[in-house]
Amino acid sequence: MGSLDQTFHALGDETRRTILAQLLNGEASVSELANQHDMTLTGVSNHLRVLNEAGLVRVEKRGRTRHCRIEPMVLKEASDWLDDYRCFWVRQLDNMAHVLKGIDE
Amino acid sequence: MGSLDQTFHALGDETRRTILAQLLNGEASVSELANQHDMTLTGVSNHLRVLNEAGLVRVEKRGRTRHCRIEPMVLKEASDWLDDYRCFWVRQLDNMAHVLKGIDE
DNA sequence: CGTAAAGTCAAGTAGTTGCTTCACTATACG
DNA sequence: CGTATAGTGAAGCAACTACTTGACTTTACG
Repeated sequence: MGSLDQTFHALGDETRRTILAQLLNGEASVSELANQHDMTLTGVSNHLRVLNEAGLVRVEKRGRTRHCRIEPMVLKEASDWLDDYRCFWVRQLDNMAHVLKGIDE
Repeated sequence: MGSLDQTFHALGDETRRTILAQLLNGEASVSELANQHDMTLTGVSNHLRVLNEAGLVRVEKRGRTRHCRIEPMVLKEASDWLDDYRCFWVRQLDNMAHVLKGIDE
């Protein structure tokens, strides 16, 4: 379902990241999500489609409202990909710590 | 320098992720990077500009060649952002483990 | 000097994105 | 029934993306 291309593309938009942050507090309807964005309901619906197709958000129809919630495994895949680069910044932070220690003495 | 928008946008392209993966093995020139992509040198150069402006790659001119290397702190920022969602997939994995345990017994 | 290599810059192009408006469907409520 | 609410779908538009070609600059080497 969600390729890394789709995942990172979906995350590369402030509105979509804000939507995910809203969903940290639990599920929400499309209208509830849209209320906090200076944008049309259709605009938010488009963003939700991107998030859904990337596998980041699941939408469930209940009556006439859609309830959205985070689907975390694709986020985990992105995090796992970034882990391959962790050694680089750990080393950089170690170097900084070393320099700071030198200053302290 | 690199906003999350720029970071995730830069990561949302397979060619650019491959370039980063190439740089895991140490620094490389633009031509060396381009050799492994079915693309013009100019094309790869464009991708490197995106990575550079996002703060993901640092380019240093030495003689007539440019040497590129990973600049990891922006990757760390992206990883830190994803950490806010970690609890979601940990919970999901716990549930899966619980189900599997139930099957074993 | 002349020529080749490494790479950027500018311009063009086909496709994509983000957003809107308008029309529409489906559910709820009086 | 009629009307309001929740949301999608289609079409349109300005801006951006990924990529190319061709001209150019800078460095290296004989």
